[in-house]
Amino acid sequence: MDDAQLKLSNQICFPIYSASRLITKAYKPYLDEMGLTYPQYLVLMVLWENDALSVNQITEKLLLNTNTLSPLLQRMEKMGLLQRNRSSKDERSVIVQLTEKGMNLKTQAKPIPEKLIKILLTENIKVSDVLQLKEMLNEWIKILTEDNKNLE
Amino acid sequence: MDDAQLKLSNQICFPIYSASRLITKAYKPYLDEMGLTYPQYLVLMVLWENDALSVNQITEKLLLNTNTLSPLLQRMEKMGLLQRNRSSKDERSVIVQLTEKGMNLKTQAKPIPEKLIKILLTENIKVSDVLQLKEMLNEWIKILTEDNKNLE
DNA sequence: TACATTTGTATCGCACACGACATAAATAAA
DNA sequence: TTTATTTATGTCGTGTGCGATACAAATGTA
Repeated sequence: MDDAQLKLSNQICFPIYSASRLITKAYKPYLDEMGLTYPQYLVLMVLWENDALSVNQITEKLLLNTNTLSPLLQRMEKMGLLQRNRSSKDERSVIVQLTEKGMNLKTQAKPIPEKLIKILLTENIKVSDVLQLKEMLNEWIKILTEDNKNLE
Repeated sequence: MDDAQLKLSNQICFPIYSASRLITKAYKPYLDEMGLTYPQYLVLMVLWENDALSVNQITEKLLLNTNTLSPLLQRMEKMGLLQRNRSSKDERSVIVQLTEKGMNLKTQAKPIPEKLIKILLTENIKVSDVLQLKEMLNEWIKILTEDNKNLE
């Protein structure tokens, strides 16, 4: 493997890291209007799609651990966006459900994805490029989450 | 009109966010051996390439703000990896330089990029794909950092 | 049934990120 | 030469991320 290839990981990992932070920042003005952070917005998205989910089910969808999600959900409950209740079937499990307030934010959030896409699509970057990028990232996500499982 | 755009699976930003976290996690076992975090590793990389840089020059290279970098550099100074000194030419400026210890880590860090690239190159993902992805991300980074400047 | 293991969630400590703000040095303007 | 503005860095508060660990409920096993 030559020198150029060796530097490849630096050339790709750093841009992913930076782009991720900058994209989150690009969401901010729109999310600020709703008083949300990006991870909170992600939680709302999975709950808009699913009436009720256990904490564990949310960790699987967002690829976040409970030690990140638990405090996050607690903050969102305090904000009145959702409710957390122990499952009666399995007392270990906590079921998360949106409140009226959490559900209503969906309408307000609707135009956000389009605004972001408008920022990210340019003369040089077409929809097809974005779809290809998404496939690559999903392949990596698959590899890297399976890697983690192997360590356990 | 349906809510297709609000579905997690249709988003491009979420895979970038997840991939970024998972890639940082993939670095962890290698960086742990050196007692480094990923952002600390990034700081070292720019200092291995440049003998002495002001805090401001590092923020420009890593796209991080001083309120992130200052504490990070303080921790690294405490670890004995670098030194921070006020510039005599401009007393506002702080010049950052690696110590012997910081410079020596370069040898130990050398095999890391290869290990990462071996994880990220698969049957479905070739070097050419990665290079194309890099171009896209850099285009986005350019757009999003210029966006920020416009807000100021 | 008694005990060990697994599972689901949460707490703790540390290290980012970043907006808002503070401060001192340098520079520009009046 | 004052005064205003800009520049470089830093502090503070809040919200993630995550490894290590705790703990109770559920499940498996002898």
